[in-house]
Amino acid sequence: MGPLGSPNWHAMLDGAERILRDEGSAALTSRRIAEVIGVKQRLVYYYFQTMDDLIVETFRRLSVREMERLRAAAGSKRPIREMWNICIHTGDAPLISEFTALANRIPGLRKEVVRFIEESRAMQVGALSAAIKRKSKPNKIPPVGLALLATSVALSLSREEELGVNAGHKEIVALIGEFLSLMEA
Amino acid sequence: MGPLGSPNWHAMLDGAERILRDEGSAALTSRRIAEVIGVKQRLVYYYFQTMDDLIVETFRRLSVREMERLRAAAGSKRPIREMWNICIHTGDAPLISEFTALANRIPGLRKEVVRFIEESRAMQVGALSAAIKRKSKPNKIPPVGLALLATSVALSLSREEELGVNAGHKEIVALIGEFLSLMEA
DNA sequence: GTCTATACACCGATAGAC
DNA sequence: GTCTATCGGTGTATAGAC
Repeated sequence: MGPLGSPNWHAMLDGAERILRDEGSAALTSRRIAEVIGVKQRLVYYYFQTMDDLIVETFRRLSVREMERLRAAAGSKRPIREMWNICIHTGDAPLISEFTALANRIPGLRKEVVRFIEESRAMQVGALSAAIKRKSKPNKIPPVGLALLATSVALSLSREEELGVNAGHKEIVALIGEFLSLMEA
Repeated sequence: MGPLGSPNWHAMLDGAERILRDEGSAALTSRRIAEVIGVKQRLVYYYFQTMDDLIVETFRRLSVREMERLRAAAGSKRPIREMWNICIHTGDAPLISEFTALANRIPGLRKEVVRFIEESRAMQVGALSAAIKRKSKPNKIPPVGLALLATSVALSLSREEELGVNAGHKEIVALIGEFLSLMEA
């Protein structure tokens, strides 16, 4: 087994990510990855025991990076606005769609996805709670509800924008903008 | 080419739907469909020119049914509540995830998905506008924004429930419940 | 309409040389 | 660590008999 974190290891995950985003899970094969990064197919199985392992590792690396971005946002001057920007600009919608579909079929991936949702939501709740506490008027919707709401909306906005649908988008973006200004005031 | 709407035609779409929901798009092959409905593989290509055609047709049939349910809800006694119930109980989350991912790879499917989103949103906007007009106090969020919000949240609730995540769910369900009561009062 | 049979490509995974 | 070579299986799609 090849070493975790080595250049080839990263190159393979880079390739997997790119293929998944640009061509979909049906094209994510060991042969295609090898072709994309310029090695032979056999080498993929030197670094990963199965294709499922490789997929899980691809998501894990991505989710670690995403959590780091969220953590940085939490420590910034305007935590909620920064977090919203991350949510709305997070990776491509097609890539997320692929992982979402695959999570229902690959148990290891499912576990990682669940963990990411729970951890990122907890971090958002922390930031929202702190922001609300600073305000005089208490909020009607509890922080955990706001976090779920924001995540849901951000996901739909990205996915629909990718498809070319935009009914209601500017209305919701304006609403979020108002809320953010209110929280920062 | 076999006749559209014939028993075999429907059986094949039934099989495709079931395979997509239970086993994922990777398992959705002409051989598997034939096996599931008890015919020979060759027959699938008598009814559908390509597998992509079959997938598009599967979604189309599903979306037509969904639009009929929405139309029925629109003409019911409590249109918005009925529509919300449809949104929240609409098909399985895994099935929707599969179509969402496939829509980025199959142009014909993408077109159908876009059409469905736009038509269903328009119908929800109609119901919401009518309900708001009956109220004395005007709403802060415009109908099209509410429709997008509801669809986004319903999708996330279904998907996360399927995964076993429920942080913030009861808070949001309570919020929607309040809104519905307010609109019906 | 439904079938048998098959062409041809690609898949995951492994054996074993260097 | 990286390679060549290969096994057994499965995929889409088509030819053509009945």
